Amino acid sequence: MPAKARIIPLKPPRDPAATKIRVLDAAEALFMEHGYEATSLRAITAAAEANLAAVNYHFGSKEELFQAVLTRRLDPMNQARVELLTRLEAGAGSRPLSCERILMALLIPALKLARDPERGGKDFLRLLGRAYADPAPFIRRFLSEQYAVMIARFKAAFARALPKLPRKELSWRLHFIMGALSYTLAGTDALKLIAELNPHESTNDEILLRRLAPFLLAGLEAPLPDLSAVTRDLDGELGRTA
Amino acid sequence: MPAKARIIPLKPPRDPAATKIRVLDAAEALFMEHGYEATSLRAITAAAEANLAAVNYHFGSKEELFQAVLTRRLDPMNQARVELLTRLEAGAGSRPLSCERILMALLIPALKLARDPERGGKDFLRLLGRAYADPAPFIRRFLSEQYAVMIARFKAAFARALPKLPRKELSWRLHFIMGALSYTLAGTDALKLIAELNPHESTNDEILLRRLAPFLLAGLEAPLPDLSAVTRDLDGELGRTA
DNA sequence: CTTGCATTCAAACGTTTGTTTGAAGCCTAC
DNA sequence: GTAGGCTTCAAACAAACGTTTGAATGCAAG
Repeated sequence: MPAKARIIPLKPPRDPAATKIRVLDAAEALFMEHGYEATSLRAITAAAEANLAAVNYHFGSKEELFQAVLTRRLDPMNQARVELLTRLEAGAGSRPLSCERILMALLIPALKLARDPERGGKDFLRLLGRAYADPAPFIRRFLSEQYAVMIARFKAAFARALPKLPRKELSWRLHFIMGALSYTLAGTDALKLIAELNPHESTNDEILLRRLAPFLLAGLEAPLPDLSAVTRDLDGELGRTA
Repeated sequence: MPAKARIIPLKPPRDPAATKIRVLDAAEALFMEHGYEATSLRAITAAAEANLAAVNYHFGSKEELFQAVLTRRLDPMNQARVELLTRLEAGAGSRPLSCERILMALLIPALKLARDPERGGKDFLRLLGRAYADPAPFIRRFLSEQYAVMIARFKAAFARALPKLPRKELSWRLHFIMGALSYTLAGTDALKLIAELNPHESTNDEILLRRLAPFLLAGLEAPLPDLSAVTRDLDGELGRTA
């Protein structure tokens, strides 16, 4: 191949995929505000100052656009979680990592994403929390694929930190943790639904996670449920109720 | 007014609001399966074997139908929660109620609803969990109104049981609890998302709540977050990350 | 200049949406 | 029987939906 005098193009690549990014940004904002079904491609392309056909041209379909919106932030976040966990484990040497630190590896990347001044950030986590509850098959399939390796990785880490906790119990508690986390992050006005919190720090996700972490940590390390005893008590109340 | 010989109608009232109930049932099932936006009135009326116009005739609009679907189960459940709490408090006399019992008053009516063999039941709780994450203004407005008194009532009860816990912290923890609860109940295939749980008991909501209760209880009684200490540790990891 | 490729655009595609309409049906009460 | 109020029905409404099309446009290489 002759060494062609490859002159550096004076013109910068103009706007490679500029409209593609504009569409992604607009879609992210609108999906988060109204949800997937309630957001039309016309609204998205209008907000992005792009042509209606741009979505189908660049992404193929509305579903693929939604997946692209999620992947853009979700993939790096989950990757950061695994990387942080790996780093912490390496730092701990042969000693098992504490639950608290494992939990931090799970929460900190989410916090960093929420803090990201770049467009999206906090709003994206709301979108994510909402996607968690979406019954659309393609969304569920996509999310379970995105989360599979990350969850498995953390489950193994927690299992080492909590050797006495049965695996099944751990699976449930991890499920509860993801639930409280995604629900909390998804909270639109849900916060006001529960209580009037001081408005000044309501947008401060760092404080939120610092409150959430001890809550989850305590739940994770809770004593095993004494099923029979709890059941008897519970049924007693149920009997009086029924 | 002359005492008219009011003969007991031989014919039973035929079908008073029969189609109305059929529409409610069909709407509940379809809303739960596909979500609010993705469910069309045509699909609902077809499943209910009713005319398309029946929805607008009986309920006024699709939004009002959705609220009717939620109210039918939600209202009795929240009422049962408050009544059970009141009964437990009365039984405890002057002594403050334990956190565990207050928590049970919150969970048991949800469990009973999930157990209800009547159409709906478990499926409805999934619909409810999903509605929690829906950004539609009329849904959020409706839910916050439905929950306001119940939440306030339980917050006061928890405040008595946990006098040392600052009110703001309690508000957050109640929020986390409602999050884990609604997310867990909303779990469609979300369970499979986290872990492969044994398929036999996966539909047993009673076991689910017996696992959830200790988790939430521990979180509720968790030590106060040592904000400064946690922060320093957290920022240390963040520093290494960034 | 011309060719070729990637992108943008306006317009239209065929469905599907929630809602409305006015007539038909049914049962009760007079 | 006949009037009158609910309820049901088929049909149509305008609007909005996601997607497709084919021509125009801009830019780089031959």
